[in-house]
Amino acid sequence: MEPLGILECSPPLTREPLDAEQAAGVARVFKALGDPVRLRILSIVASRAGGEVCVCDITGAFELSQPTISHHLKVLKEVGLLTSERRASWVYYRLVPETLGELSALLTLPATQAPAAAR
Amino acid sequence: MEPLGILECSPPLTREPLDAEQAAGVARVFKALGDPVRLRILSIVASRAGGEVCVCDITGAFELSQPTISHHLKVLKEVGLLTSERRASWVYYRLVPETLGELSALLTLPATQAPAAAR
DNA sequence: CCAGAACTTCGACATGTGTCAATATAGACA
DNA sequence: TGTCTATATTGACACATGTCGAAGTTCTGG
Repeated sequence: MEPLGILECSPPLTREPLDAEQAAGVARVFKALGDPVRLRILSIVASRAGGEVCVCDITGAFELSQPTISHHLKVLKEVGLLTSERRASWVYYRLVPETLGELSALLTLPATQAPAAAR
Repeated sequence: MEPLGILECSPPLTREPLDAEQAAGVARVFKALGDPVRLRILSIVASRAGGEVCVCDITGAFELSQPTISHHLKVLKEVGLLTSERRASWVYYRLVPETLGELSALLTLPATQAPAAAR
């Protein structure tokens, strides 16, 4: 339930093997990213200039039912990738940049192992 | 089937929304990372000094059947995170650092959005 | 207080996934 | 050739997951 915690103290994958508990925590987040719809939702929110997106904006971008979008938003929120806030009739979602940054760090390669930068 | 290709040309999530095709390709890789056992296998291979790990070494690190480990290795290989090579009786797995690096770049935050570096 | 709009939750269903035992394949070594 | 070891593949099964329609919540505006 706690969104962070395990991510924060997991070293890069290339540094040392994850123990079972670390792996379970990190896997929850990656599993949330392992769905095309959720990835697109996340990129819509993450790339939004103002940082906030109303649910109705997201629903309009997919040919999926509104409950389905709501379900995916819940998953992204539960793993700490998004937060939500209700204002008036609308609910606005925001990226949690810390979580994304920690994931990125987790996958970072040591300088010696890094290949020519990918384009 | 082709391991890379879609990853290479997907901009960071924070830059612009992914289209359906990009999202599908990227989601395949994250889905592979969305299992605790596979994450641990990947970290074992990625953190190995010599870069190579024999299947028997991996099998020994889990209380799972050998076919199950073989299955997970196949999944990691299919999405381009690992490669394998047979030498004599043994099969050795290696990390594909390009794939990991591209995933990391995909999750990278723009400088303005980056919070205080996580510990 | 009521009607409607914006979301969320619930229940159900088809499909996907992790696991194992059994079997197959490939190489080493008699 | 035949046997043993190391891995991979197959088939089966329980469980998780994505999706939808229906119903519930919460807020706004009469």
